[in-house]
Amino acid sequence: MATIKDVARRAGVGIATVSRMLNGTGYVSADARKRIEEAIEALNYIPNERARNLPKKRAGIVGVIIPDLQMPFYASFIRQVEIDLHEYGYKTMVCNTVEISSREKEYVDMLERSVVDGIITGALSVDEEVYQQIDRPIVSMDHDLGPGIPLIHSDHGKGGRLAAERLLRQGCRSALQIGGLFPANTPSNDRYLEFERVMTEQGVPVRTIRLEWNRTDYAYYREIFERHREEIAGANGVFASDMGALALCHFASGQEIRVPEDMKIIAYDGTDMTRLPCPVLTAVCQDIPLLAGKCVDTIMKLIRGEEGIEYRQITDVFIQEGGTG
Amino acid sequence: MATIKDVARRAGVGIATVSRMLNGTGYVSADARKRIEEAIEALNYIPNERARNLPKKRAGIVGVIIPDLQMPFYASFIRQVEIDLHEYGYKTMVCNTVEISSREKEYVDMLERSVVDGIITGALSVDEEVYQQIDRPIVSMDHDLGPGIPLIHSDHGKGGRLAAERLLRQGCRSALQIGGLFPANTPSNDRYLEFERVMTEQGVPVRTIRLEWNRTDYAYYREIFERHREEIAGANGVFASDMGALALCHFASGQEIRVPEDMKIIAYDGTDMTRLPCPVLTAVCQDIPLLAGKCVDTIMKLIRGEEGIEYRQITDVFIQEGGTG
DNA sequence: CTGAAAGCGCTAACAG
DNA sequence: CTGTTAGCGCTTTCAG
Repeated sequence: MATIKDVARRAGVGIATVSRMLNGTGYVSADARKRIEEAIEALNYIPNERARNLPKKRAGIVGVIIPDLQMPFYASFIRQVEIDLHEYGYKTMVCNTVEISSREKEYVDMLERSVVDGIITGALSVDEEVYQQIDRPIVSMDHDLGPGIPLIHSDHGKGGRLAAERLLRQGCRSALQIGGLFPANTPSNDRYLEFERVMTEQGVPVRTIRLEWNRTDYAYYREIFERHREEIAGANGVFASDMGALALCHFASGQEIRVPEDMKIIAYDGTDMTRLPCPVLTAVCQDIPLLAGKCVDTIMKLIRGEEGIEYRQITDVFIQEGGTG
Repeated sequence: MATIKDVARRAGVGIATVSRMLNGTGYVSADARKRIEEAIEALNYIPNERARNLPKKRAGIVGVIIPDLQMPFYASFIRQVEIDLHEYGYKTMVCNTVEISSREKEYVDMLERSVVDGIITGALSVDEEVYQQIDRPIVSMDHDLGPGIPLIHSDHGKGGRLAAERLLRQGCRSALQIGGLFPANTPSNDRYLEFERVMTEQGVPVRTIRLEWNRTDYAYYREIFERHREEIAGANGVFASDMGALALCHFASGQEIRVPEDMKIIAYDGTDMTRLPCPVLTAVCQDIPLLAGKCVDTIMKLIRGEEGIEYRQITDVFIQEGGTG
C-alpha cells in the first residue's frame, strides 16, 4: 500500500502539498498538481481513511442499535437510516441486541471508544442509565432515555386511537389487543394504552394477550393463538402488530372465522407484509422514512455540534385502507 | 477525553507501561499496576479504539453488502453475520445497494480506503471486475466473482431438484415458476434451471414468470399475478420465492383456487414468513446460520492471513414439510 | 520490569 | 504557493 509519503517523494513535493491537493484545501500550483496526479496514478495510491480521520477526531460511522433485524419494522428502519446516513457521508454500523443486554452495552461502549461518532438506538434491553452516563451524540427512537437524549417516535397514542375509533365505527363490541408491551415505560406502549382507553370509554371491553416483546418468530404466534383460542373467538375486533395481525388472518381462516365479517383486524406498523394479502390488511402505518430521516438529521446535528436540537419529535401515523377492518 | 498520556503522567509512569498493562502484553510491577488503575479510574479513561487500531493496521470492521435489507432473506443473513462477527470481535457495517450500483461501488471502495478489513458481498449490481481489481479480503455469497474470491452459497441446484421431484411425486402435470433471475450467471439461478430441467425431463411443461429481481414489494406481486392470471390458473404446481409463494397463496384464495388441492405451492428460501400460515408453507429452506457462519469464518481467515481457504463452499438445503405442496 | 523514541498515515498550522 | 514540523492517541521495539 502506497502512502502519502511515497506519493510526495515520487512527485518531488512535500507531503503537505499532496494532502492539500487531495483535500482541496489551499493552493497547489498547476505544475505540482500534475506531478502529484501522475504519482498517485503510478502508485495506485488511495488515501487511508482511518489515518485521515484520526487527526480529525471523527470516525465517519454511526451505530444503530435495534432489538432484532429479523423484525421487518427494524429492517426497514435500518435500511432507511443507512440510506440517509450515506447522504451525509456517514457509514452505518448495526447491532442486533437479540435479547442480550450485554451486547447492547458493548455497542454503546463503541461510542466511548470512539469507534462511532454517534448512536441511534431503538433497543432497550439495558437500563437507561447506561445511556445517561455518556455525554456523546445519542438519539433514541421510541424509548425515553431521560433528559438530554433526543427522543423521536411515531404518534403511537394517535395510532391506538385511530384503530379504536375505526373498530367502534364498525360496530365492534368486544375487542382484543395482542401485543408485547415493553417492560419499561415507553411511548411505544401508548398504542395499547390509548386503544384500551378509547374502547373502554365507549363501553367496549378490551382483553389483552400480552406477548413477550422479544419473540420474533411466527411459530410463537401460532402457539399463543392455540392457547387463547376462546378469547380470540370471542372478539370481533382485534388490534395487533403486523406480524400478529397477519398470523391471525391465517389462524382465523383455519377456525372458520371470517375476516372482516366475523372479526375485524387492524394491524399496527404497516410494514410491507401488510400488503401481502388481497385485499391488504387494514393497518395503522408508521412513517418509517420520516422517522428514520428525523433520527439521522438529529444525530448529525448532534455530531456536528449544531444548535436547535429538538428533544422530542413525533411523527404522524396514518391508516392504510384495507380489507380486514 | 483523557488520553493514555494523561494516565501515564498521573500514575507517574511511562506511556508504554500503561499500554502494556491495558493490553496485557509484557510485565508490569504490582506497584505500577495499582497506580495506573487508580489513574484510569480517576480520569475515567477509555482507550480510543481508532487510535489503537492505526498502528495495528486494522479496522475491526467488516462490511456486508446486500441488495436490500427489506428482503427477509438478507435481513436474516445480516442478522446472523453480525452475531458471528461479534464473536470474532469484529463489527458489522451494512450497505443496501438498493439497485444503485454506485452505492455498491462506494462501499467496495471502503475496503481500499481501509475503513473495513474485509467485505462479504451478496449483491451484484456492479461488474465483477470491480471486485477483481481489489487484492483484499472479499467473500462472495451466491455470486461467482471470479478466481481468487471465495464463493459460498446454498446448493440451489439441489433446491430446484427437491422442489421439482416433490411436485412430480404429487402428480403435478403443469408447472409454473415465478422468480427473478439475476442478470449475471450466478449459482443463485440454478434453482430455476434445475427445476425446469427435472420437470421437462419428466415431460412436464414449465412456464416461467420472470420478475425483475430487484423489486421487493408485495404490490409488485399483485400486479404480476393480475397480469398472468391465466397462466397461474393453468398450473397445478408452482415454485416461487417465499414472498412470491405467500403472495400467491393469498391470491389463490381470492381466485377460488384451493391450495394444495388445485394447486401445489413450494416456496424457496424458507425464511420465517413461510411459517406464518397454518399449516406452514412447504418450502425449500436455505440454512442461513450455516451460510452466514461460513461467510464469516472465511472472511476471518482471509483477514488473518490463514491458510486453507476453501474457494467454493456449498451449504445444504432441506425441505420444510408444510401444507401447500 | 520500564521509559524513550520511532512510528501508523494523515492533517494543519506556521514560517517561508 | 510550499515544505517543515508538530501532533491525533496508541503500539512496539530497544536499550536500560
